[in-house]
Amino acid sequence: MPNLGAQHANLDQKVYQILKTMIMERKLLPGEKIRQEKLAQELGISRTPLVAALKFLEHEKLVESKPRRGFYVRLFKIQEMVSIFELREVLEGLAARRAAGQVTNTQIDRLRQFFSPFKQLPEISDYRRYSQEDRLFHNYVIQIGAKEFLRSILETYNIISFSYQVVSSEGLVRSPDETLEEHLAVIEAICDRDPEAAENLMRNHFKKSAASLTEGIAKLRSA
Amino acid sequence: MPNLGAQHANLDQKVYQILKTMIMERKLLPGEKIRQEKLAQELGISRTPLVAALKFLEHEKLVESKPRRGFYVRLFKIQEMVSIFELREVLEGLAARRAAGQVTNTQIDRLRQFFSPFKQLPEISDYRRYSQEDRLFHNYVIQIGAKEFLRSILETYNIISFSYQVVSSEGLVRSPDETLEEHLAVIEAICDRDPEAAENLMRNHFKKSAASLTEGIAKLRSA
DNA sequence: ATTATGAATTTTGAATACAAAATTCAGTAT
DNA sequence: ATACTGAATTTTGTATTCAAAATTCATAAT
Repeated sequence: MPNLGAQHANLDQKVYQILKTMIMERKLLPGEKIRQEKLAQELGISRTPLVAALKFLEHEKLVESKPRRGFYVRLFKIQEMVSIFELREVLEGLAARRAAGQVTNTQIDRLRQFFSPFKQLPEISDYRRYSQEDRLFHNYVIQIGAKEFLRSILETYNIISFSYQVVSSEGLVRSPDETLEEHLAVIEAICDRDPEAAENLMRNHFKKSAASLTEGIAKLRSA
Repeated sequence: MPNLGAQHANLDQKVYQILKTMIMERKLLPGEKIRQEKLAQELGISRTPLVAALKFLEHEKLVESKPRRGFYVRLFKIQEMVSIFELREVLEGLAARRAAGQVTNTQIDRLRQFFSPFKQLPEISDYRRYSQEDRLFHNYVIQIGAKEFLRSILETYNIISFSYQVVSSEGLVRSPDETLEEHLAVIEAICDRDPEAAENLMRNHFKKSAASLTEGIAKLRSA
């Protein structure tokens, strides 16, 4: 139970962050109804900023509002996760394109460091560590190439995408040995300042993951 | 001054619609501070649903909140309009791809009707009518191909895009004679159920418009 | 005349209050 | 036992209230 003092400028934002974390960490379960009075008391606030935060989350699709019924934690079907991969495909493709077009030398140095602990290894076994590097890498490309609108959209949908990983067994759609190459290729294209290549490689990377997810569904169905 | 009775289930949504219209119709001017008490009174409501609606609009970037300072109508720089075109390029490209993959025969019939009043003409002079058809066409592709996430993003950004047209002289970035062909090509690709072509053609369509906008800026600068 | 000071006013952020709607639950009829 | 009815309870949507922060405005100092 996080304690919220009065020391913050904007309670809304703080509450929003807390709720987001609670949802991603499965403290609030998908499908579950959010009891406003109860939750507000637990957080030591009134319903006003809580509802404001819930409205934010509604926009980010993490929560659903049924009029006169209340807010419910959103549940994502696998099919919806596939759509989100499709979205990320084109959006991060765009981010990669722009990144390649405006990357600085300092950023190139940083980019080249990504995945270096894994490059030497004959086989990658620490999935958790790789998955974390994966997330950091994607975020860094966004930081370089996406601003304003693109960035705010990606923030929203990547959160959903990542929060889903909590459910999936190892947190990855495909094995590191398969994706490492793709990641390195994207890095090279950006460092070469080749926007076309960067976009295409990033899109391919996602296309393969989406395909893999879809396959996974098919297998699940037949099993 | 629209009159809001108590007859609505959700005031938030109604107020949100009204505000959106007011912003797009320039009843609230970009940069202007929104006087909450005053506006709430004009609408005959309290600040609570007004603030809720403003938070919605903040998410859609039509309004900006400065903490402890209030809400301001957002002002878009031309550079930001270009970014929005870039966004629409990849997003509507995706919509077109998906549209081509799942279009029904009925929808094909409807699609082929778009722009037919303009096809015969040697030259298109009624810019307003063409601009309206343009908007309807893009919305229809979205209706066919985009659902859930993609649709909600496009709704947001197309609104900004269209609301900008109110400012620009004739409401179009390029002349109809230039874009008609492109529109028809996209229609054909979708009706042929060719996702790749549909996406590429749609993206090209936007790429050219973005380029044209950028050129416009350059000209403005040198003038 | 310009800048600085601080009191009066306005506005925001958040809690509280309250009527209307939804939900729960007990008691009754089938 | 099950389905129905309506009263009691809870929850939602909205208005109102209030303290703290920001803004305005008048006055005084340079």
